[in-house]
Amino acid sequence: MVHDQLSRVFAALADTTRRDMVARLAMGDATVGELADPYDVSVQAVSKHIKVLTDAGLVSQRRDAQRRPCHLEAEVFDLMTKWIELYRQRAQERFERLDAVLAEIRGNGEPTPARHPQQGAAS
Amino acid sequence: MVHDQLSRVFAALADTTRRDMVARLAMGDATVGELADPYDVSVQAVSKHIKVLTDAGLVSQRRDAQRRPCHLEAEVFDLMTKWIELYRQRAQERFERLDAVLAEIRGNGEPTPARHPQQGAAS
DNA sequence: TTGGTCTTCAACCAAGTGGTTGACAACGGC
DNA sequence: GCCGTTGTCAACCACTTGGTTGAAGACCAA
Repeated sequence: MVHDQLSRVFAALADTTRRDMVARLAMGDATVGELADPYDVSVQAVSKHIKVLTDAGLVSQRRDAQRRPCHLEAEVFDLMTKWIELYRQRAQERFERLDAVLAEIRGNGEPTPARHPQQGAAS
Repeated sequence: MVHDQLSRVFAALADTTRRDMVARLAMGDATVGELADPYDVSVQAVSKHIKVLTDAGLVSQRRDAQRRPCHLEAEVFDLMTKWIELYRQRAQERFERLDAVLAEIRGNGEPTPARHPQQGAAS
């Protein structure tokens, strides 16, 4: 039920196994078997993951005899990056405006309200 | 079953309604009701969407009497951007190396061979 | 042709997701 | 206190998803 490509791309990357595969493919093309090797799941499951990635436009496959080497398509990343940057920037601008307002308030002797940051982890 | 934050963030944005809400919040904080207004779904459904966004760390909520104004947290976007840039860059580099290889091959008048290297190739 | 390898397709299953409705908690206004 | 407003929680439903196994397609080698 995921109609647009942006949704498909985000959904495809919302899975650690698939992000792992993208990381692997960023180092060079690989066959389905090579991609399946590190994981404890069936080749069929990996084949399904690859289908999700190709449907999202993140991966393409060519033919090489029985093999179907996978290739990472870098362009689609731009789609995400553009979307993210659009709203990150706007939020950042608002954040900075807020900072300016707060500085002004501080200048008038008002206290500064608390802020709540986030922690992060990479995959 | 989405354990790490990066997965939660990608999953949260893999939905057009939630991306819409992020777009709305990028322009300024909004209450649950205000966020629900443009959509043809129940407030409860919107409340669930907001829960997904907050669990991903994309949104925070404060209290204001009965209202729970939502605020977009821009920092989490960096988590995504970093991940994306890491692999986009690698893929792009490989792409450019491949271009160089192809140019060289063209220079020698050789036909382009099929390649399915194991990782670390393209040297 | 026969057999082995690589990959996908089909059917199935448990768990997760996005939606619904109904109940209820929390708060301000009267 | 009582009512209206705002939002969440709980239970439920249809559909999707990530996994499985078994069968089959596509190809090479002998």
